Amino acid sequence: MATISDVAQKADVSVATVSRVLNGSSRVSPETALRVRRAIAELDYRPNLLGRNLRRTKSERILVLLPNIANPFYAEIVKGIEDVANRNGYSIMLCNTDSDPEREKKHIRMLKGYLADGAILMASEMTCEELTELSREVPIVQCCEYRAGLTISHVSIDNEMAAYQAVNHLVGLGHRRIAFIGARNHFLSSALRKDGYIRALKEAGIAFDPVYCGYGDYSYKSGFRIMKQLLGLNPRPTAVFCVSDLMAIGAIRSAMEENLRIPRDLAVCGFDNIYFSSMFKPTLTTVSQPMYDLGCTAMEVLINIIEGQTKGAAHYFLDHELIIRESTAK
Amino acid sequence: MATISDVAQKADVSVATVSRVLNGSSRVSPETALRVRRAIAELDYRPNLLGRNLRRTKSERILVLLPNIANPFYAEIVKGIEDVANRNGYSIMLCNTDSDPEREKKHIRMLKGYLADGAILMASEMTCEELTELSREVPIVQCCEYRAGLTISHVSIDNEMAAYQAVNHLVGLGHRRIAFIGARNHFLSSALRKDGYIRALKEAGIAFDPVYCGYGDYSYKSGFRIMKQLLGLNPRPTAVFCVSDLMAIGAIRSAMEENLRIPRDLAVCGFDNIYFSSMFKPTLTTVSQPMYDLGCTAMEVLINIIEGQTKGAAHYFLDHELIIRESTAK
DNA sequence: TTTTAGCATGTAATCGTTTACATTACTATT
DNA sequence: AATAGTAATGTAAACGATTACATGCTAAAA
Repeated sequence: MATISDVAQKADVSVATVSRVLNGSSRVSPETALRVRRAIAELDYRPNLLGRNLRRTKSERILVLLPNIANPFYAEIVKGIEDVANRNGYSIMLCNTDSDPEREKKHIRMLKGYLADGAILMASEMTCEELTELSREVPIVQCCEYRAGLTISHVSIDNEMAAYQAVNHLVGLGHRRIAFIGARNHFLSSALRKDGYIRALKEAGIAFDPVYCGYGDYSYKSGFRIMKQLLGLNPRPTAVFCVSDLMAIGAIRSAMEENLRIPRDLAVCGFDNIYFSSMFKPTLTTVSQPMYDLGCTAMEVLINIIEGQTKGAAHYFLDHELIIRESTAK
Repeated sequence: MATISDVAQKADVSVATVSRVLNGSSRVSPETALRVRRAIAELDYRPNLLGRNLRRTKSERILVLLPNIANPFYAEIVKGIEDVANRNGYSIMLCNTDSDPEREKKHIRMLKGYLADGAILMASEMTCEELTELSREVPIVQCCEYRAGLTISHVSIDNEMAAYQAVNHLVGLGHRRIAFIGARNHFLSSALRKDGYIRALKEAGIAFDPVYCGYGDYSYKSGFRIMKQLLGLNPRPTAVFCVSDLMAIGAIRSAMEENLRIPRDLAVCGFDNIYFSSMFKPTLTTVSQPMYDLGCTAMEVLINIIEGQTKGAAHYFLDHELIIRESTAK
């Protein structure tokens, strides 16, 4: 394929002039510019981005790390990230980590290899130390899941408050035996959502009972399985708060199999407001995270860091919203 | 950050020797190698991939273009692509096109800019001419959606046969008024699936009636809307074949709103077998595409092209499977 | 002892750009 | 007419790696 010097030769100018035409960095006479442009068109020349980026030590690319693109929750965030990135001249590289630290490290190596100018991490498996070290070398932003107390910017919702409001809604419907289906992992959001659950119970004068708590991995299957167990309790819960929509849907299917009516026999509340939660029958009450905005904000914050606007770490908490639908109707 | 010459200096050798240690390309004495490795560790040196790739004119990266990562159908394919890529030392760059030709072109520019060694295109919006020209410059493979008659490798299922079998299944259940919800686009699969629908009708001695056909965009909403119209017909269809699971789910919700029972009053068959189709109530009869394998195969084919094993175009048709569930139960 | 072979290593060109600096040819000012 | 200023363009040095070729050394072969 043609290089810049092929173009220069054809247009009978130096490579510098071609480069100037390419970048509009400095004045070139209209006639020369025309000649160069014609040569570019004739040769179908495209700048080699490796060469350009090497020279500029800038890749104009952002690495986006997420556990699983098949999760519609992340897909929506990615759209926000991508829109802001594109608007600012960046492209994004999406990488699945499958929650595998090795796989994640492999991708981080690209980042350190200057293939990206920065990264947005979602549900990273790295330790606090690894993260801190990485952030010293490369601009990074944590999105949704984050490690607290680090000097690394993050964007998320107020998970404790969101859970509190969701459970409070169940309390308001008159429920007293409210189960909790959480996530067994090291993420802060898991702990915070449980905190919110407990606070809502406490305020309503309901004793917290660990027997009514189960822990899964956000998946439909785990929600299904855990709900089965919870329904075996005596007395069984009359409501359940799940920390993901998929688990909530699993819980509903589980209850339906036991011939329970939703919401009459069991009220169910999810978390995330993924697209499917409104297609499902009964439609799902859930905490809506502003996924698109989370993505946009994360990207904006990252660009600020990359372009040197921001010094310290910034922490953003975006507004969530409790969406009440059929699964907890009166 | 440290460069190769920092390492060379620290280890008191030339950059060539450091490079040799890095690549194991040529023999280096054990003592020197050790010294170099120590220097690398001390400086936490990582090769600059831009420099390396520029020199090697190889990026070890694959561009994967898809319309929308939020579509779980593509997500599963991507996993296959990624697994094979990683196994062969490639990384993938996922890019959303949003079915926007401009956006797609922007990403293609990266490809031409040597930022990727090849690409897998899913549901590309490019014209046959553009595709053909691109394929002359860069290794590409079409996955799932493809343009027929081009000398560009592709991997997909036999869409005509799959649709034929699905509709045949409905015929076998005794249905005579079978509606069709297709897709209004230029993709070959749309035409082929309709062909299969028509062939099954014809074989069963049922006249094809365009009134029973609607066309959407694969989305839940379009399925919902079109089904509403079809149910307004008199006599209304007793079964419907949809070319996507999302449209099928939309159709079911639409029918439910009219107080129809699935499958007693209306049998529904989808296409794709996305994860949600088994969570949905009633569970969905659908054509299962081997998504993971489609991805794996596409990537294998692409690697063969990149590494110069393959000359001409190869066309792969993978096996599909009709999965019968509640939505068409007897 | 001299020649030869082979190993370890260094030197320098190269990949395709960008860009600081140098050069040239005008025009405007004195 | 001499000088300064400016616009257009060219020259060459980067960016950070890889690698063909050159070199120096040691040990085996003649």
